[in-house]
Amino acid sequence: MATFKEKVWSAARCIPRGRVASYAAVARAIGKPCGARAVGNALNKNRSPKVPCHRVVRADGMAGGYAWGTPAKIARLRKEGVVTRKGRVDNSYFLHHPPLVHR
DNA sequence: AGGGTGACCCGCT
DNA sequence: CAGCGGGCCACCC
Repeated sequence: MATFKEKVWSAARCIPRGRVASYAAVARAIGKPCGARAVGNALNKNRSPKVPCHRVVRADGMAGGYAWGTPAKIARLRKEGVVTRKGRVDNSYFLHHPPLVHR
């Protein structure tokens, strides 16, 4: 049985290049609808480049935090083609229903 | 073992 | 439309 943070990382790995998902969406995807905050906590612990933590942003479109600095997060997103307007990620880039990890 | 903390969210002013 | 406040959850002292 995978731990909570492992599930979070797995879910994050499912987010394709050039798209993003909110912390809340990831929380829903792993069956913890109210665990958005915990999701951020878990991502913060991760330090593996295999996990695209930068693709997980806040529900309001703001970048949110990043272990290597929010500006770096935004820069990476931009490199992937994710356009931000007024400091917020366009709604059209969001994966509202992130792919579930298992099965 | 328990409380504090943080990469959040949403409803209400 | 922006700001605030209370709620929620796993993790680490």
